[in-house]
Amino acid sequence: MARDLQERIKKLIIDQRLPSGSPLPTEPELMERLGVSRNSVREALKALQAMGIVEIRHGFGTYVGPMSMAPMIEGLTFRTVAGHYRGEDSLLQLLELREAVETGLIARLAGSIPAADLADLDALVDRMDAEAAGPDGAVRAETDRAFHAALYRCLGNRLLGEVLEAFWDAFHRVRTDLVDVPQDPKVTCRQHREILDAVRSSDVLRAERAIREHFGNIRVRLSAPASTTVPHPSYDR
Amino acid sequence: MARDLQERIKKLIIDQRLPSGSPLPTEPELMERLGVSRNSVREALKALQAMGIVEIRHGFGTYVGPMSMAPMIEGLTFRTVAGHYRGEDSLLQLLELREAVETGLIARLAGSIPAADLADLDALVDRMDAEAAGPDGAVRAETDRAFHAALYRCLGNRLLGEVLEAFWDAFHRVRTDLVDVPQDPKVTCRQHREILDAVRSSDVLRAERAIREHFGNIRVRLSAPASTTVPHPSYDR
DNA sequence: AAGAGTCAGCTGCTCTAACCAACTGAGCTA
DNA sequence: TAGCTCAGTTGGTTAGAGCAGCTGACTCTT
Repeated sequence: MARDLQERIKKLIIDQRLPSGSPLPTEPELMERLGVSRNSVREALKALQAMGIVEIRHGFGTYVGPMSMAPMIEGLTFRTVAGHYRGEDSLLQLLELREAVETGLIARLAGSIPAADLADLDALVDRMDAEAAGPDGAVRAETDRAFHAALYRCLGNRLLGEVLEAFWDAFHRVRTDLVDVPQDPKVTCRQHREILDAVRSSDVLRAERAIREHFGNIRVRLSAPASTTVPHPSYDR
Repeated sequence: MARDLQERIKKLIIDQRLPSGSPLPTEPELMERLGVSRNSVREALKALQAMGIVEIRHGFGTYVGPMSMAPMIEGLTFRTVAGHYRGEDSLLQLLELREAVETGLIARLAGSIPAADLADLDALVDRMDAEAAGPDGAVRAETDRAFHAALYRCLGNRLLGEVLEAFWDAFHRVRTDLVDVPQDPKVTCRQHREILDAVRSSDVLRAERAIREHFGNIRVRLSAPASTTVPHPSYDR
């Protein structure tokens, strides 16, 4: 029945064509309209919130959610962390997934990427260089994220961008928490530059090779020090 | 605080290294251990259930979930349906996502796929032929799904398989419910056969082309009859 | 008259207490 | 021994009360 309740609320959103951000009926209203107690309404809304379908703001109201992939990040992160602790190569599997998607996309990109995006990517690689040469001696994670996001922006596929972002996010969170991956910032910079140059010169094969090399690099750094797993960092996220 | 509760339960699972299927404390136990009311415990569990982290069985107990991508299917399906109704090309975006992943994977497959899997794939394409020539004159969806699943099985990446399955599932559900896509079963069979043969002969480029052609075919059938959108099939799933 | 502070009213959040429904397993009956 | 019954456990649902965050109108001060 609780399952059914969620479906009825979803149906409400679909049938009324409510866009993201639209206000949903209040809890008392839903109680009456659906003929269930307040508690059941709340449990259904909580589940929908966990799926990103609904957004609840205390003292304000309930709204149609942004339909983002954020809940997927949560689930994926947890799954990867749990698998990692059980000795599975879940982090590597996540990396392979990212590699598959980006490899499959880069071909469509080479040659058709707008000049404006190329300029943004140039600026990002420059920033990477600066950060690598800076006081920390490492490329900031956010810069790497921005590069990969900017790369596929021109495809005009919102879902694609969000899924890639979700994968990146889950991967990064787990890597940061659990594994001490040695980084060579210069190599990182060089590889991103190579990807960018390949895409700029419309060289599909070179672009694919560059992407594979980039991920292959991460993969090696990931598998090699299998013993650097943090034993018990008291997972809290 | 509700957010915090979920995290504490997740932490419980992680810290105790509980594998999928392990029993979790009962609701009264969680009440006591976490110092909150039963209601709050239940709402947190509901949310975790929606994320696939926890599995609740009435009259039996609560267990660590299978960590499958099932909740992602729900979310993705809803998101795609909602987007479709709002006039977005969400179904096309989903298809592009599938195409990107499979295109990126096929290269790693060509040449390294075991003979046993090739045999399975042969049998599946044969079944497609039989179904196309059968009374329905159409390839069963389940057969198509099985083909794509069997294709990537040998990569030994559980996450990959599940994500692909999730994408396939969401796509198929939305397509079935919302859009009347004309099918030519013979073309479908031929394209799957081509993919299989290309992979068998270790011809990477041919395999990539075959995959792209397969998806390109679906894409065309999807974009062309933009007017066949079912106006209001009273979404219920 | 204009601004800031206050309060009433919405909203969602949490708790308590009770009963319903599904499942298990021990004990009883045939 | 085989099957049934019933008590105990677990999650599912309802009800009612009070708490907490936000909004907007009202009032008091300047």
